[in-house]
Amino acid sequence: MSERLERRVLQACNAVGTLNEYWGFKSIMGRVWTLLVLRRRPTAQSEVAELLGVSKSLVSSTMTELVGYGLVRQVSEHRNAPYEAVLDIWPVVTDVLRTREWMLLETTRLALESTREELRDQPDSPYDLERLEMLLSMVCAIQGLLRLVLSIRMPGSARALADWIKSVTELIGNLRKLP
Amino acid sequence: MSERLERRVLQACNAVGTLNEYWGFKSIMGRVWTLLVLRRRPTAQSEVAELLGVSKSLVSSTMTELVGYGLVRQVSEHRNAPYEAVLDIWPVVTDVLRTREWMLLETTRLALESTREELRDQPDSPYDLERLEMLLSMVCAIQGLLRLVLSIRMPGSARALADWIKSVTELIGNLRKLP
DNA sequence: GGCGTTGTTCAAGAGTTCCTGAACAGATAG
DNA sequence: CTATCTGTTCAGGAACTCTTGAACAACGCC
Repeated sequence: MSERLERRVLQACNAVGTLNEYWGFKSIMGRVWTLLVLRRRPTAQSEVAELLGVSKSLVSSTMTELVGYGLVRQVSEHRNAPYEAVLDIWPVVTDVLRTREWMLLETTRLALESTREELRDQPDSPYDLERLEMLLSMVCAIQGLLRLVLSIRMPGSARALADWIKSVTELIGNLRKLP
Repeated sequence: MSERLERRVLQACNAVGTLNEYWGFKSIMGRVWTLLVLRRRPTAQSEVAELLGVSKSLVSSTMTELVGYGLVRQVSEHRNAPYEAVLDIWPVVTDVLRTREWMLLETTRLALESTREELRDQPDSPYDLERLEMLLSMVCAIQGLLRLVLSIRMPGSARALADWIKSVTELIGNLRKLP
């Protein structure tokens, strides 16, 4: 059993963990998920804890969370059944965007619109209606982009994904000629 | 001076603050920037502190940070000169993405590639080469998308932005016919 | 110059989040 | 049935971020 390989795998798990920590998830979730992806066979919590060098209690709660998100599943309903990673994560990503992100944008939009109504009646206040409308149109633009992204049917398989990205790239290459 | 308007403005600032807190910035930065955007005229730190109901020390350090990002500027070089918001934030956004996000992705990619080299020599380890290559292609795909976004020349004015988004939307509408 | 206002710096408090260890519960094997 | 292994729960510790208040420095006005 190669010591070096284990170290490299750990590094990879940590890198992915750091990456999705930056996207608002806990680092440990990314580490566990990545480990399960890389493992050839379903793996028990105790082994995950040992491989990652964290406590089994942390693994337990993280597994619950991951299963809740649909990023990981147990191979059977037995209490001690091992876990495997779900590889098609696009549904999860869109779901998170749809709930969290959309709600935040909607709240912001509504707050700005309330302010606009109030501001319309007071033309000589220290606040600028035009600037507010600019902010509002930015929020709406972002909402539009988000709606766009959510409407995309991303290919489930990784192989198809690469091709998909490529065609999108070509297509959007035309955008530079637009403005 | 309308009490209600002030409350609405505060709500709007808080909403934007919450939004960009979710994107990895401090909430207070969004609140200050939004307030400066909405204000018709450049505003002194003391007034910002009073309007937002936070300490002047917090406003001071936040201003330093915002100026550092290029999201806000002082109208003159005088020590006590008031501040105004920079409205064209696209350069800042791309800059942040280019540094922070790109570096994280690159680190992850390199870690995965090291692991792949190691794994190639050990076909009977508990780790799966194919799965790893799938992860790697996902990271590369995301890097591709990021490169794409960074190459976009976003219109500076908000008015143009809305039109721009609209044309992008139409263009990408074709994507659904692709797969 | 003296005084009030404005901005800066820094130590410390408040509040969060992440993680652990211990106690408990459920399953399996001998 | 007992012993052992695995997973769950929860109180608490460690580390971190956000924010404040106090002390200090710079500027303007009288």
